Amino acid sequence: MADKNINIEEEKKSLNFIEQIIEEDLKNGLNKNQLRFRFPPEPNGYLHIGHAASICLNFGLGLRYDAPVNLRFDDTNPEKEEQEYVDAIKKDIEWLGFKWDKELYSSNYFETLYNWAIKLIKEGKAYVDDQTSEQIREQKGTPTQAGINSPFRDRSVEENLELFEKMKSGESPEGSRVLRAKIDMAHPNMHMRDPVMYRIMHKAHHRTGTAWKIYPMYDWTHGQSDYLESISHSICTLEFKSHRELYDWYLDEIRDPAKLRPKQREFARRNLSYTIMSKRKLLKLVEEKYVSGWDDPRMPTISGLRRRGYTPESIVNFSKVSGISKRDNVTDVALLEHCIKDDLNRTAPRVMAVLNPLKLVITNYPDDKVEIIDASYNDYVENSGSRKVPFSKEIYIEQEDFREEANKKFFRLKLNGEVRLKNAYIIKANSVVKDENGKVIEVHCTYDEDSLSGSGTEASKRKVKGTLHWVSIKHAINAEVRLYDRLFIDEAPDSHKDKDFLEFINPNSLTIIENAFLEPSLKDVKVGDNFQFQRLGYFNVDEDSKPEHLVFNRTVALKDSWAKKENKNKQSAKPNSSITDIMAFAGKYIKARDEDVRINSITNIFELSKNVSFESLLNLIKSVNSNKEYLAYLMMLNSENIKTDFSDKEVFDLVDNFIGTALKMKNSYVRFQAVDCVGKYQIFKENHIDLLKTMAVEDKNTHVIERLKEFM
RNA sequence: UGACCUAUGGUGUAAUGGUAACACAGCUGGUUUUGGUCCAGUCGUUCUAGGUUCGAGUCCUGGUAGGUCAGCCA
Repeated sequence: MADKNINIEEEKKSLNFIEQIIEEDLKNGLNKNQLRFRFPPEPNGYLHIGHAASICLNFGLGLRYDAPVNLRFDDTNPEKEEQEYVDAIKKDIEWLGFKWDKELYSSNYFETLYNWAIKLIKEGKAYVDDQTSEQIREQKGTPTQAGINSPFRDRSVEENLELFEKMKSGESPEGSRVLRAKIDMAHPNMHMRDPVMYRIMHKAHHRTGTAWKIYPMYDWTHGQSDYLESISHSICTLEFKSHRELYDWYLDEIRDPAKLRPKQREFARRNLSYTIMSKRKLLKLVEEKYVSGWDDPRMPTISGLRRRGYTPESIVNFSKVSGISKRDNVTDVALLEHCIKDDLNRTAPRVMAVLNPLKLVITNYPDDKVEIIDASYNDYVENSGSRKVPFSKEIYIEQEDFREEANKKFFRLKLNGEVRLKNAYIIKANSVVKDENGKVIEVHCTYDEDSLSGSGTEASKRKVKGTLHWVSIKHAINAEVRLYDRLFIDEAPDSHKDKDFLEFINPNSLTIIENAFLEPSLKDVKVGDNFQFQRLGYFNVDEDSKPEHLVFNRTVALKDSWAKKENKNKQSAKPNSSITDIMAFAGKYIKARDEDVRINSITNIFELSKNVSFESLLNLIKSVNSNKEYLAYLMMLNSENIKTDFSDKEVFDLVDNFIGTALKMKNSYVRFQAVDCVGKYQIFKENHIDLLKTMAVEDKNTHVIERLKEFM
C-alpha cells in the first residue's frame, strides 16, 4: 500500500511553466477541446536540436492534452524559402515520431491578410510610406530615444488605398513603398513605432508563384494565422517577447471578440555546448564546405544526428530531461550523449571490430583449424539472439591493447601476461616480432585449450583481469569507419563578441579509418543499423555504405575510464594541473557576490601561479576567449609569482594586444584586472593611453576609476 | 540616461509561502568474460542588501550580473 502511494506520487510529475499557464487557463474557463497548438518553422533551413525542443514542447502538449497540433510553414519571404526545406522539415518531424493535424502555410492567408490591411487603411490605422528603408530607420529612433513621424503618415484614406493598390498590382517598383501600421513613433517598444506590414517584392513564391507583388511581414502574419487556425497557445522563443505587444495590437484590430483569442508565450531557446544553433551560421558551414552538408554527422541538425546514428527516442528523451525555462542556458552535450548511449545500451547488438589492427599469432593453435563460436549479441539481455564468429590461429587485436611492458594497472595484454579473448580463449603473450624501426608488428601467444568461453571447464572459469575484442584475420571483412569529434573546440563558439565562430572550428573533428576489420556477421548490414563495437563505442551504417564498401559512423564512444586515468597521470606529471584549479577559482570569482569569496579566490590564484611558467601563460593568452579566461590570465600576470619578461617584441605585442582587448571588455572585473596590470607594468600604458584617459573619467565601475587615478 | 526578461551545485531543470529535489558531468569505492552497463558513496551559505511573514529559493523594494529590442528577416 505504501509502495503504491509512492508510485502515485512519482507519477505526479511537476509541470513546466507553459503547462502551468495552460492549467491556469483551463481553470479560468477555457474549454479543454479549445486547446490547439502549432509548430511554425520558416522553410529556409534544416531543423536542428534546438528546434527539437520546440517540436517536443508543442507536440508534447498536443499529446498531453489530446489536442491537435498544426504544422504551419511561415513562408512570408519568397527570397529565402524553398520546397527542399519544406520536405526536409516534414521528414524530420515524422522521423521524430510526431503527427501533425493539418499541414498549413502562412501564404494560405495572403488574401485574408490583404483584406484586413484594407480595413486598417480605411480606419486610418495604416498608411503607405514612400520613404527608403534608410529614412525609415533614421526616423525610428533608438531604444533610448523616441522616433519621429513619417512625412507620409497623414495621407488621406483614399490616397493610401490608391497607393496600396499600386503596390499590389506591381506598378510600384520593389522597395519604393511600404505599408505601415499607424501606432506610435514614441512608443518605448521599438516594435510599436509604426511597424512595416507589407513590403514590395517582385519575386516568385514557392507556393503562390507570381500572384503577389507584396508580401506581409512576420508580425502582421503570425498572430493572424494563429487566430485563423484557432490556436489557443502560440509558443515561441524569448526573442519574440517584445513582439507580443504588437501581436496583441494587431489581433485587437481584426478579431471577432466571440472567437478564441490566441495567446503568445515565450520560452528560452536551447543551446548545446560545443556547437552552434544559428541557422545562418549552420548554412555558412554547409556553403563554405566546413562540413559535407546539412546532414553531416557532425552537424547539430536533426538530419545530421540521424545520420550519426541517434535514434528519435534518444532525441525526444533529451528534450524531456532538458526541460524548458526562461533563462539563458548552455546544455552540456554530454547529456545528449548520455541519452543516445542509454538508448543504444539497451537496444544495440554487440559485435567485434578492430580499428587499428595488430596481428596476433596463436602458436599452439593448429594452422588450418577454424572454430565457429556462437556469440550472444548481448550477454546481459535475454533473447537478444546470437551470431556465429569464426576463430582461427591468426587474429587482429587493437594496437592499444598490447604493450611489451606495463605496470599492473594495465589490464590488457603484455609480454608474459594473460588475457581473455572475448567469447573465446585465454591467451598468454610470449614474444613479439618487430619491424626495422622497432615497432611491434606481431605478437606471438599460446592459448589454453581448455579455457573456451562457456565450455564450463575449470579453466574456462578462471578469472583474468582483461578481456579483449578481436577478429579472425582470414575471415575479417573490411570497412571504412568515420570517427567524429565535436565540431568546435569552444564551449559556446558564437558567444564571443569579438571573435568569429569559425575560429573555434575543431580541425580534427573527423578521423577516417579507411581499413578497419569487422567480424563477418556484419556483411549484410543495412543503412542506419546500429551496433556496439565491443569496447569501442556505438556505430551505425552510413548512407554512403555499399555491400562492397561498408561505411560506419561512430555515433558515440563508450565511456573510457582507462583513457581518462592515463591522461590524468600524464597531465599531473606536468606542473600545469594548477591551471585547471586557477580557472575554477576565476569562475568562482566572477560568480561571487561576496567579497570574502573573491579575496579567497584571488589569494588562491596568486598562490597557484607559482606552478605556472611564463611561457605556458603566453600560450594560454594566445587562445583566450572568455571572461573567466581573461580574468584568470590577468590575475596571473598581476600575481608577482610569475617571472615575466616582455623584452621580446613578439611577446610584448601579444600581451599588449591581450590587455588592450581586456580593457574594452564588458565585465568590470576583467577591466579592473586589466587596469591593474597596466598599473603594474607601465610599459603597456602608452599604446592605450587614450582609452585609459577616457576610462579614468567615464568607466561605469568606480573601482576601475580609483585604480586608474593611482597611476594616471 | 530606456523598456522588457532572467538569476537555485560544474551543467540542465524541480520545489506552486512549510525538510532545497532529480538528471548529467566529476570524484571514491564495489560487481563484471566490454576499464562498458549496473550498484553504493561524495560535491550547495538558492546573486546581494533590506522588508513582509510564525516561516521566504518562492512575495515586495533597492542593488549587482547576464540577456533581448533600433531588418522592407523570421
